[in-house]
Amino acid sequence: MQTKPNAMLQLDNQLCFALYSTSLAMTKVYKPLLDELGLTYPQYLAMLVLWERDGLMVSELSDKLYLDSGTLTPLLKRLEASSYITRIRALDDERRVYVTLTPLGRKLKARAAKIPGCILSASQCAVPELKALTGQLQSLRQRLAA
Amino acid sequence: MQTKPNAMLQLDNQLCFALYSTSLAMTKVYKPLLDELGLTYPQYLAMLVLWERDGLMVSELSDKLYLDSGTLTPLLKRLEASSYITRIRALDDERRVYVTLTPLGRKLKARAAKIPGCILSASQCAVPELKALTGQLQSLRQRLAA
DNA sequence: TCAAATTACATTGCACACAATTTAATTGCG
DNA sequence: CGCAATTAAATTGTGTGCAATGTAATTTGA
Repeated sequence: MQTKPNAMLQLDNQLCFALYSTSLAMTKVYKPLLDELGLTYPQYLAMLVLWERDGLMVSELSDKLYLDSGTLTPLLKRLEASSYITRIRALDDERRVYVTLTPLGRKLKARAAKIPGCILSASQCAVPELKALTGQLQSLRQRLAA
Repeated sequence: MQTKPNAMLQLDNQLCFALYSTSLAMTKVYKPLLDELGLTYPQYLAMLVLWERDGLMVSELSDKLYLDSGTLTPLLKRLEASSYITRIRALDDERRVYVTLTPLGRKLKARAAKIPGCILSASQCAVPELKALTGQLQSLRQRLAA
């Protein structure tokens, strides 16, 4: 039996809105924690990538974060202005810009280490439930991008 | 056994990033469908609310969408410029602005009716799975906001 | 070899998000 | 009653997101 057309246009039935509003709610939980580090939420995501693997090209960051250069270029310039990263154009191929953590940027990782625990606590989720949800979302993202 | 601190800072382990990137991916799927209607994604969410219940105050829209007046005021002005809504200040309490659909705005609902089906198809999800995920996200949103 | 295609970023313009502040109207309380 | 507190929107400033376009460097193919 098919859900009625009108019911499908109801806000609360829409996965899209649940995603959208929950993502914004998540950002708000991060805000005070990230303020202490002088990072915005997308800047924090970029730092997560760089803490895992330093010295990436902008395009590699773009692939990992699913953000384009129009978003990343100014974001990375701000991280550079905060002295967390450097942006260096490659000598052998001057189209490429490599993003590298500064010592200050590397040090920040230790201060960020407590954040996942704070978020876990705020989410009031059991770890397995949280992991399951993460997996479902990753799977959905993949299907939506296809 | 606790997950290692370093693993918790890995991008792919983070629910926050799964939420963030999946929400953006969802927006991209909506984009071509909404372009036909002359709506952006947040504007579409506002229209969903109004199609359910017309004549709401800005603050009521704010409560339903979890967006503040700084976001809604310009968004609603654009919907007004598109002739989908009118914004009328209440006579009995001039602080209030009531948002009402125009005939054109009401007509738009019929054209939007096909969208949920398109999204369902793009998500390649079974309806029960999708409903479950929606419920989990709503529950998480509630806990994060608490 | 060298012009066309491709690649990698950067720029521009528009539309959110939201904190902080402002403005205006209404309510509440001593 | 009168003034402080509250409420409802609007405004301002910063930082994304992304489409479209621009620019410069590199690669490719006839």
